[in-house]
Amino acid sequence: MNTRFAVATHILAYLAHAQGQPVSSEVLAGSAGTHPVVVRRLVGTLREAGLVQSQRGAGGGTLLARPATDITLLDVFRAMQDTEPDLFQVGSTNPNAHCDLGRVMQETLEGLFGPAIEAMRTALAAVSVAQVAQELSQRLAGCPGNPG
Amino acid sequence: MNTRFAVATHILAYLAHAQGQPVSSEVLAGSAGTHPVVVRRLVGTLREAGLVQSQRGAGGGTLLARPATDITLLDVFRAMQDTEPDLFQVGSTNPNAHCDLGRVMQETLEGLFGPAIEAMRTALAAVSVAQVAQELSQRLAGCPGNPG
DNA sequence: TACCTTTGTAACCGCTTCTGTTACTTACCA
DNA sequence: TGGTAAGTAACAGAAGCGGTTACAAAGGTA
Repeated sequence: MNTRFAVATHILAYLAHAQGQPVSSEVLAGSAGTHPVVVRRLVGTLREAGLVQSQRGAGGGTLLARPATDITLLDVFRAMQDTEPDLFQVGSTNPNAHCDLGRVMQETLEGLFGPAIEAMRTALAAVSVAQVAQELSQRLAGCPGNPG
Repeated sequence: MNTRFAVATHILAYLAHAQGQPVSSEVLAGSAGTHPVVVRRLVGTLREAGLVQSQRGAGGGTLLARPATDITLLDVFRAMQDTEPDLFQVGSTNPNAHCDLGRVMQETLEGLFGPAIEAMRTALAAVSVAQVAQELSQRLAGCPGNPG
């Protein structure tokens, strides 16, 4: 999930910089160092999550669906893990779920691992795409040819 | 990594319950619902991390390398992600690393994502294998046939 | 010593996931 | 009508993981 999350954030930060102007998948792919179709796939996921909008046809492209200050890294994180599975899925063979060691272990781990996930979510929710874009601008200050 | 982490914790909790008695990979595999070789592979990783010891030959098996109270879920987590890569590795094409958007994005994400990872680590470090084993025992109380 | 047990590992297969790519359809604008 | 660009299907290749078999190495026991 590393690359997908990184590229998705890359795209959103780029869009935040575009100030509402549609950006084509080709431009985004060139910036992120990948293929336009890969970008369109990721954009499709982000669109389903309500983070971006797309416009077809000439002059079309993708733009943020809401202000960059209202999109957090947690939104991106959630969008990237599509179905959000059970986090700990261990095969169960015992028909008596209450006494199946595998299932009890799963429940126990979920209970103990839950706070860790929650802590990470809280930290991710504290960072907005606007902050990412701003930090990028600062780091890229003085570098010609880059979007900023 | 879900299953590997879950099975590894399963193994450690079982060993904590064994009170220093070596447990064979066959027994562990039966409990975790997997294959003995898979267990031995995971145990190998845990051994490299210094969490368990192994004894060959008749009556051999695996046992904890230190008290269960001194092994945290963070230890298990770290052991399971072998090489601990750069977390955000995005291909860089620009020879000027300082001005390469991909690399700057990577650095920025690492800086912004770092606190989230750190928060999760802190939460994981707060849970010991002994706690997992104890909670398992409580949940399995009254269920015959299980190790407890 | 001979035998059995158990770990340690290599090797292979099958499955899943992801990336990269091509090709085609659909939609929008001039 | 034609060009542009998203949407999407389809395929190949790479990578990771679980399951399995097979075999070598080590350590007890008769």
